[in-house]
Amino acid sequence: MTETIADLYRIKDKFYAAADCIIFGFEGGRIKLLLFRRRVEPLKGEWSLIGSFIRLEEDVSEAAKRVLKEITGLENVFMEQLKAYGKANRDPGFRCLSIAQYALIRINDYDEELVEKHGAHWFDINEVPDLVLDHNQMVADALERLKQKARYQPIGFELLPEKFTIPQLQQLYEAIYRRELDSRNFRKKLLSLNVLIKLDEKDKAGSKRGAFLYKFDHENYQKLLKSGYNFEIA
Amino acid sequence: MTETIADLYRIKDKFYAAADCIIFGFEGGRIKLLLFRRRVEPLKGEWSLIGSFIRLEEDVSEAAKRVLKEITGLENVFMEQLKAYGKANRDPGFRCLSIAQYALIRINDYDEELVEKHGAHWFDINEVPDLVLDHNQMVADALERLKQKARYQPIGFELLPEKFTIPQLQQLYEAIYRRELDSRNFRKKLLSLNVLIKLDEKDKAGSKRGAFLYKFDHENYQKLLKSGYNFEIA
DNA sequence: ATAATAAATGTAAAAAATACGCTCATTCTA
DNA sequence: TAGAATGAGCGTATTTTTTACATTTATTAT
Repeated sequence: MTETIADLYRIKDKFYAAADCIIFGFEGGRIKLLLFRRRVEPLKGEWSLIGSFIRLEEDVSEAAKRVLKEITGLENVFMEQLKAYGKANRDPGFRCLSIAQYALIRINDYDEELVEKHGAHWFDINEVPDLVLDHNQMVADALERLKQKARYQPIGFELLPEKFTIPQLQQLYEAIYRRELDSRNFRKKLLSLNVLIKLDEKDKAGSKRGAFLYKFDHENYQKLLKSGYNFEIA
Repeated sequence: MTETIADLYRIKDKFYAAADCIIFGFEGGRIKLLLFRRRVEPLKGEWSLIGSFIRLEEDVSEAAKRVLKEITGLENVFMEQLKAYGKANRDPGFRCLSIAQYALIRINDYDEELVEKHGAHWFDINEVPDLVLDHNQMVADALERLKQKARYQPIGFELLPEKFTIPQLQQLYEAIYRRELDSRNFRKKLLSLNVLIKLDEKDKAGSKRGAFLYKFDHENYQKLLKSGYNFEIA
């Protein structure tokens, strides 16, 4: 083993705890990931997930919300714990447990200024650079979780604007599952679930004809859930 | 807020980290949970999951393995992280993060003496007593994970002996899903997956006629996985 | 010999998933 | 302003999967 600069920072006489956030967005048919440049040594300046040490008096989930708000200005977004990363040597500086949480955000809602101020940047999920520590693993695990979860719970909608078209929704699922879906079958399946409300507006960005906008029907979804519903989009 | 005895033990100037294990077994058609009486104040003597503080120099997963071995004598069992529990006030004694991991063990393999020595006891999953801290929540979450996971991955087999009968396997899935399955359809489905090896032996414990024993075909399962297989037992 | 017990098997009907081609509404341009 | 171009939207036939359901078989105990 060779001694590295990082070893100078080892403070391993106690546990530290960090909250790292995997922030997903969706734009232009692509899943995006929000990254920023690490502000502290070691590895200062490298691309990293957004994170923070957890304060002694705050819940882990609160820490994640705090970080998210600091960087993006967003509150009340979908966020769920992924898992804890606890290799003894995962951080060269500290004995630091990281609890990773992933967030799904409507990419146009975030505060662009705040993001820029923090040196953050949206990356296409297929072009994620090398990240510090085990953050690439976290991203991979979060993507896998998203893939699993989207199939049985309507979390995909968290990534779309309030109003969206069926082709947009299909693009999203294609991006999550990484495979093409048949548009006729997709539409049929989605509409049969009875959780979409058709609006009188059209979105003309995608085509000359324009596509009708829909909203997710939270209310009916809850009702259906209670009556033992099996939501599944495969 | 009233002052409790537990407050005397508050040492909240730093993070502690614990590994708690949700240990599942299966016997007599029922899912079982291994619990033991807590050895430290506060709440000494109460029923609790098996756990330990994590040592500064060990991986989180190692800590869980260590605990499991200490109590049951078992190594090399299926174990997977559930999630971290990180409410600031979850433990009245410390600011303690717990990383919960669940294990699936073949109930007859464990070292009975060791278990008794540690004051441990197997409970039917439907008769779990009140546990310390947030351990009941951990159990509920682990059960839910088991239910989800068993559907797409052959982890159920970890709970059965090496050799098992199809009726046993069905009982297990009925216990996990908490619903009855049609025996003809279950058998048909399982055999169609091509991951069971039929043996020449019978198990006569369950009936006069006896049921053929099977083994899980790990090798073929891996092959099938690689060729893009969709394992599903619903 | 016979009664009792759980194991093992097959088939028909219903439901869900898949494959696939044409028309429509609108905009752009010739 | 006619017509070409573009993605939206719809329907049906086929295949696959799931569900529902009843009888026979091997063995043990009486």
